[in-house]
Amino acid sequence: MSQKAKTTIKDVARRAGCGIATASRVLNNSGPASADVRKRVEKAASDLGFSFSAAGRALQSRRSMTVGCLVPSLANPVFAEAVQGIQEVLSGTGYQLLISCSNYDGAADNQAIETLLAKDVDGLIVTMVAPDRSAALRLAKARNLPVSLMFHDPIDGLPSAHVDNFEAARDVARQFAALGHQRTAFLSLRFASSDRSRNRYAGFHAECRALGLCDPALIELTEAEAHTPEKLAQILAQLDRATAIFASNDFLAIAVQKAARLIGWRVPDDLSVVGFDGIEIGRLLDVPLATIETAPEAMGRQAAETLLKMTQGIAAPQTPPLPYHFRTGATLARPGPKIHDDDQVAPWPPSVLSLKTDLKQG
Amino acid sequence: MSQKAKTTIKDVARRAGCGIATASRVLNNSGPASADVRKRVEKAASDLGFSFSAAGRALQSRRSMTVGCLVPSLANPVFAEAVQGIQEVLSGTGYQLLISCSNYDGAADNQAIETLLAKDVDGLIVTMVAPDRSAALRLAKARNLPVSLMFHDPIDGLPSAHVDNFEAARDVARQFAALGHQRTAFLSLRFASSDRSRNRYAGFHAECRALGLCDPALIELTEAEAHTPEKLAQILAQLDRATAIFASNDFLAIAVQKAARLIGWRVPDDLSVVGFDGIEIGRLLDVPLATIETAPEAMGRQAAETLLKMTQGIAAPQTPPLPYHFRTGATLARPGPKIHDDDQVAPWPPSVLSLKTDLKQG
DNA sequence: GTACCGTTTGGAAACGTTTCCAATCTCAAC
DNA sequence: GTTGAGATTGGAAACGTTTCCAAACGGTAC
Repeated sequence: MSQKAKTTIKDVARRAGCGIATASRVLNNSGPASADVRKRVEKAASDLGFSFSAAGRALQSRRSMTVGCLVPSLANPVFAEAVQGIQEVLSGTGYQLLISCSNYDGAADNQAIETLLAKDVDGLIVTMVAPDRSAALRLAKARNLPVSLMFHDPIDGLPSAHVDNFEAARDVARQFAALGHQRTAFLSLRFASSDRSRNRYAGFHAECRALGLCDPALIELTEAEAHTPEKLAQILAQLDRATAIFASNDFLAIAVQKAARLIGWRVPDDLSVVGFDGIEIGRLLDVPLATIETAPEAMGRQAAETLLKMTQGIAAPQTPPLPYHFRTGATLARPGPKIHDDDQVAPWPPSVLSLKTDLKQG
Repeated sequence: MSQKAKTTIKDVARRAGCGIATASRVLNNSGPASADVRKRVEKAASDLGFSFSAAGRALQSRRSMTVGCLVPSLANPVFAEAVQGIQEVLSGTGYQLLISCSNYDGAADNQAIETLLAKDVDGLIVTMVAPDRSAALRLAKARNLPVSLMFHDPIDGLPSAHVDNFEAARDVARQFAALGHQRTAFLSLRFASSDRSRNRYAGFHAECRALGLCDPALIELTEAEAHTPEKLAQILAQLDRATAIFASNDFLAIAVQKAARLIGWRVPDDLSVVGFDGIEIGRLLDVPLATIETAPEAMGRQAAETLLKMTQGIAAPQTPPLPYHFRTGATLARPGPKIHDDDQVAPWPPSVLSLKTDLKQG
């Protein structure tokens, strides 16, 4: 029953009564062959159920026809959708996708790229903690391996499929300002390991300042806090003078609303909330979520297309940032009565819980 | 600048002044070597930044150290999380994950497996449209390749990491019945290409009947209908005598609520809604979603663990279905006044929109 | 000094391809 | 019947490993 022995091109050649070289030429359509032998080889191949060995090919051609992809986590739908986009572009090109997750760990990160390199990938599509500081990524560049980033601002000459987080965040500040909010906060997960969050905060902060709002409070949540409404509610309670919160992703924005309900705040009357990413569920909610709408799948597609060009030797074109769109929603309104008895601007933020990393210069 | 030439073990051997075989033994710790030569080889390798060529290794050892994974789509968080689970188990084992998406297409499906096989994967983790009818999957079995399923009921002797959709769906029927619902409907996407949906419907149907409820109406939605609340609302309106809807996933359950609002129905007063999957956002909603909670990540982990065992030659243990859990929520209540002026049971369902595939036998 | 045993060592084959190049074949023109 | 051009063909090398096996070496016991 164990029909283990894979059939090789040698078997095909023998059965067709020709040389290996000829069989190879026929099967690849890569050289001359008489109609006669051509037919024999094709028959033999199909009789034997022959298929090429990727290993043999890779060794000989020095191309693995494989693209490596590193993302922080597939449990985050944003990255999952991006990978789906990559898939769509790659499928049909003959390239296969080798995938790896870092779980937001800056060391695992680098290690994963090394592993991918060792697999002889023909290209790399990467979102990592600190692409500018990755030794493995530098090595890839030194080897002239095509590399395409996702979600990051372009770095180091590497093309990146991304949205301009800084600019998008400024939009949010403008929306808050237009409605009359003064005191705001920025909520984020893993501030230290996400340049996206940092850029969003930087843009938000810069625009708040430019528009004369108080500097936003910066709150970095632990995983546990984000997923436990009660804990999140405690944190929110300490921000009782904030009237508007910018959450660095939609999931957080939804969690914030739950937490707000727990301490008796109404959204948007007592607290306005804006998210980031634009996941579809946000639109379907009872109280539709205001957010920055992005297109992660398009990012994946763009990154893959850029990479394909590079593998063909076409110089990596730096693509402009992808468009984003402020989607308004019922979570956004003028500041309500919660603070209306206090019209004098007090020192703020009351407590910056943590700010572990330098911010991008606005 | 183009330091293209990858260093091979031959380079290392030359620099260390020893034979290739010796270098290989040292680097793999696979045989004897004097302390002296060992040190020289290690130094040479690190000086040269040597790393093994996966292609060479794969060719010689006939193992690619690669696992292929096929899922319908990564845009569905359920599958994305499962893949994340696989990743977690695989990382550190030396195996890499080659990923492929079928987009719910039963032909692409089979094709994708063939491609994966051609890549010489050492194992396969699969969720597909019709695993029992896939020629490529049969081929894999014939080649003695370890195969592990996800989400499917075990088929054909292949182990599968799954939940018992049939049983879980019966739970939902019981909940509806306990609250006094009589007329229900089952909403699904891609009924034809998802045995999960079919099994859920079958279980739901069987238990409704067993408990004396009306047979549930079966509604298969197109992608467009599911994502356009207005269209969904029209469909819902035709079901105006249903008091409870079982949606075959949480996204759909949330969309149904939006659609219900559009036609002035309140949830749960006018309509009870139960989902499936148990995505976390459901818990955080203003009206927490009643649903069957499952653990896709655990399914991925289990599938990967089973596969690893098989690659080690351990006989594939058929694992029992993973646990699920009925999570109640505010979308579930006794039937409200919408039908209270009609206490005589009329023929039902009024319109079964489509039922394209045989149902699993209850 | 010789014989023997155990430890290290490296040459060479094999894995499945592709491709270079020389050999063979076909056929027309002389 | 030769010759040469052009079309086919297949042997062999190369890709980077691992591993078999025989050779070389180091030391001990006689």
